[in-house]
This record gives sequence, C-alpha cells and structure tokens, in this order.
Amino acid sequence: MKSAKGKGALKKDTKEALKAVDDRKLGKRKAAAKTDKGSNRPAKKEKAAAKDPNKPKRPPSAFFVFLEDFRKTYKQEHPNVKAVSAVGKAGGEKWKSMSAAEKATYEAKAAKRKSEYEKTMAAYNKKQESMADDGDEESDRSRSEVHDDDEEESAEEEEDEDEDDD
DNA sequence: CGCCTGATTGTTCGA
DNA sequence: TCGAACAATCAGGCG
Repeated sequence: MKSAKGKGALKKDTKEALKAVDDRKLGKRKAAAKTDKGSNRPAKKEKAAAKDPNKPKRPPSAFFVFLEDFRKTYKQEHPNVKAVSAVGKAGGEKWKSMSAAEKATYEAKAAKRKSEYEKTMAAYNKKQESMADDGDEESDRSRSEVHDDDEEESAEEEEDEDEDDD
C-alpha cells in the first residue's frame, strides 16, 4: 500500500521522478556507508570521502521539525510503540492532514534552521578551502561571521494566513 | 558486540 | 533540471 502514489492522480507533478525515492526503500541510502567497498558516492578510488572535520548535517525539514514534536506526543499516547516506522507513518499521515497554515509554523522554524545551516556551510566551505591549500587547520579566522544582526528571533507566532485552497 | 535497517517527507547538493 | 542520498529516531535483528 504505497498510498498517495496513484491515489487520486490529481497532478503528475514531479512525482514521476520521485518514484526513484521509492527505490531507496529497498535499502540504498546507507548502502554506501555499509561497506567501504566501492560504495562511495564520489567515484573516487581512494580516500574519496575525506572525513569532514565538522560535517554540517542538513537542517531538519519542516516535516522533521514537526516530527520531533510529534514523536513526543505519539510516544505519550503510544508508549508501547517501539517502531520508528510507526511514528513515521503516523506523522506522515498527520502531516498531510495538517493545514498549510499549521505547516507554516514548522516551516518557519525549519527556515531558521536553514539560515544557520548556511552559516555552518559557509564556515565549512571555508575550512575546506583552507585545508586544500595549507595543512593549517583550526584557524580562528573562520569565525568571521557572515552578518550577526538578528540572532534568536521570535520565530513563533508568525501566522501567515495563506489559505491555499484548491 | 556493534552496525544497519525500517518509515515518514523535505531539503539539499552534485552532475 | 533531475536524481539520489541523507536528515531523526530507537529498538530489534543479524553477522
């Protein structure tokens, strides 16, 4: 029951290409990390993936932000549930059930998360450049900061009534 | 004993 | 532009 897939076929969208994502279900994502054999994304023969000093993990999408909160709630109502997939499914269903306005709440948080990620990525990129030239690592200079103007902003209570009704 | 998978969707980077 | 992988979680399952 993939559901969603061909349910109503309201719009093709990029679903066609997304179908590839379904493939990863069989086990692809970690396939690379699983064995070091030629499973590296970069077709590099040796030392392809240089362990990054500070890998900037991707910021959680709005869905994940919502999940973080949802997981807690779900566990409270289902303390016996010990399947991560259970929360995932439940969360996914609810996520789609949520209104655009409500999702926007999480989106706003996710957006902020992304902003921070940009900074982290900037420093990360810089580091890579620094290392590429000289073996000098840990240069305080990297802490230049892009533009520290607004830090913690009231990312809450930012309702945006954007009813997107079809 | 320890790594990996499962399931959700979104996001992000690379080619 | 498209594709593919990875982000958290948590316990179980297999090598």
